[in-house]
Amino acid sequence: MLETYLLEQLVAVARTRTLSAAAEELHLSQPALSRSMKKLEDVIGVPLFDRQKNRITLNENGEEAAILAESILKQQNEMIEHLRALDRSRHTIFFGACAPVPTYTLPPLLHRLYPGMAISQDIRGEEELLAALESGELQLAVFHRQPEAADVAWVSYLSEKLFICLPPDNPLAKRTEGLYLADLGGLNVLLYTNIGFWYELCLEKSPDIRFLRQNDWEAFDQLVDGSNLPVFASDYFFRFPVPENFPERVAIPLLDEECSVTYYLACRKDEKKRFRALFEECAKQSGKMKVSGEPLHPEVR
Amino acid sequence: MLETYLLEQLVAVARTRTLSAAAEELHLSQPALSRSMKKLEDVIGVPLFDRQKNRITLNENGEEAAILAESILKQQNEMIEHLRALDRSRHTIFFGACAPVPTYTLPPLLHRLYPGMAISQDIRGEEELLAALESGELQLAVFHRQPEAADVAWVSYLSEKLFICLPPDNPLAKRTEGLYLADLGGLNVLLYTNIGFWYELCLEKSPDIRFLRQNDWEAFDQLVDGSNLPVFASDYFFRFPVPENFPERVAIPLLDEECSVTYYLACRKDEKKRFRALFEECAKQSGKMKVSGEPLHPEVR
DNA sequence: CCGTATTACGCTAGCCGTAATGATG
DNA sequence: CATCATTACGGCTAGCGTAATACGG
Repeated sequence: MLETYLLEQLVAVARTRTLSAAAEELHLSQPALSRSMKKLEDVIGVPLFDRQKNRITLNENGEEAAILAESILKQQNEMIEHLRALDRSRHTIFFGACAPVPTYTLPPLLHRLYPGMAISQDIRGEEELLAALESGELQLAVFHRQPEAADVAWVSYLSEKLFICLPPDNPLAKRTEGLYLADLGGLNVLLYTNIGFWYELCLEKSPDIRFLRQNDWEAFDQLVDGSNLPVFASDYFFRFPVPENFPERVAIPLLDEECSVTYYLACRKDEKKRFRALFEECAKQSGKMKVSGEPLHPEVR
Repeated sequence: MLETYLLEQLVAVARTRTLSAAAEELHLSQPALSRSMKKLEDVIGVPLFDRQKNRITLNENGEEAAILAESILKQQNEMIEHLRALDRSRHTIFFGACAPVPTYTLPPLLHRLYPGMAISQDIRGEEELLAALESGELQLAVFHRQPEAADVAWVSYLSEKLFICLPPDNPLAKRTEGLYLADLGGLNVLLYTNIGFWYELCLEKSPDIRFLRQNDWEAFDQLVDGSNLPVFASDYFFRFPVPENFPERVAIPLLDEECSVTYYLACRKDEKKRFRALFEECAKQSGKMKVSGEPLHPEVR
């Protein structure tokens, strides 16, 4: 049988052009390599070398063999890589979302329902999400519109409302009944992280908003504390209030209908069974939310 | 290292779905196979099987691995086949000719000039010859026209004249000065072997000639002896007379100009060096032929 | 002489088989 | 209890290293 170690040794010889150099590279003795090459010729059944007394050279067969051997070794390595990647993916749930909030809420749920699974997540545009879901790159995706694709199953998941937190001395802060995105033109707004589809939405409704994005929590907090810049916020933060969130600011709801969204959690239909428990849990939570009525009005100090 | 025997064992397990069946197929004990599969998982670094106490099944990784393993084994076998073919071709001169006579004359010459080389030959159409020569499938080809291709070198080789041998009582046998192919319409003509381009030529000039082809020498001789059927012949047979060739018949030369041909021996220009000796020998023989003047007029008893 | 390939010889790692054990239907 | 997988143990093959040999620039 044509064993792999023979191929590996052959390509080393082909690269170094001498047995001794190849032997050193392979951490092998010269005699061992000499024998291996004889054995390889024996297994393949054709001479691969021209042998002078003191020198060994690949002949035409050998040159060709070395090329083919390299390709086989490459294929073997790819096999190993591929299988390792496959196995990793079998122990990882890959999900993507169109906005940050689902990336906060989904992982705890997934950890509870699928203990031991790793979770990999990111934020992407909706078209990209759908393509990745259908290709299998993602197992789960969260949209803010019902995904329309024949091979995709979904359940409504969360709802979220966007707020703008303004310093009390800002004239707009008086409008506690609510504002429209269009009213925010010209504002510099602080943002933590990538906010997904919200960004396009804001830009569409109020093209001259300027975002100051900050990915580091600590730096972001310092900016919030040390400035009176407006900050976008979500009812998500008010439902689970974190003390000292957005101090010295007034939270004003945004009244555009696009600023109240429902999220939809989706998977490929062929994985419906796998995520049955998750979907049921989401339906339950979604139901509870509906029962509890309108999102809480935020408390702000 | 991912050794070949492990891959071979994996595909056997994948095919038979149980270790014991695979072990039997591989002429191996079950424990050995059990260990091998463990080792394989160890080498690749991912589990390939679901193990119940009494049953082992390929998991998703394993199914994929088996497919990849099969492909690698296939590539290895192709490597061996390819190298054996390459080596054979290095010890064989492949030539093709458009007619039988060069296949009689060339092998002795090749054996003399390239001792130890095997010779493989066949008769083909000219276009096919040229394609095979250019692709490297053939190293040498004999045409009856000068081959016109930029990457082909050639030398004029032999000349041959076609004769028709008729029974003396055939009315055409009186025309000892010669006949045209067109005169032979309606004749049944005996043939030994595939005559290459001559066949198309005869058909073109005299569409209703009927060929009785016989590939066995002995049977052919019996037919010649036991019938008075006309037989095609070539001055080649008269130059090196074989006693009792075409007994009881009269050889009449064919006067169509296409019935006197010169052959051209060709190789790819990149192999010119390898066949230099051969080409020189051919040029010498060709020159001698020219010096000796017209082909001998055949003697027929 | 030093570098390189091959031959000779003994060692050992690793692969295999037999036997025994455990689990399942 | 027949079948299948795993574990335990001992044997042996085959690949390895060391040492010695041979050849060449």
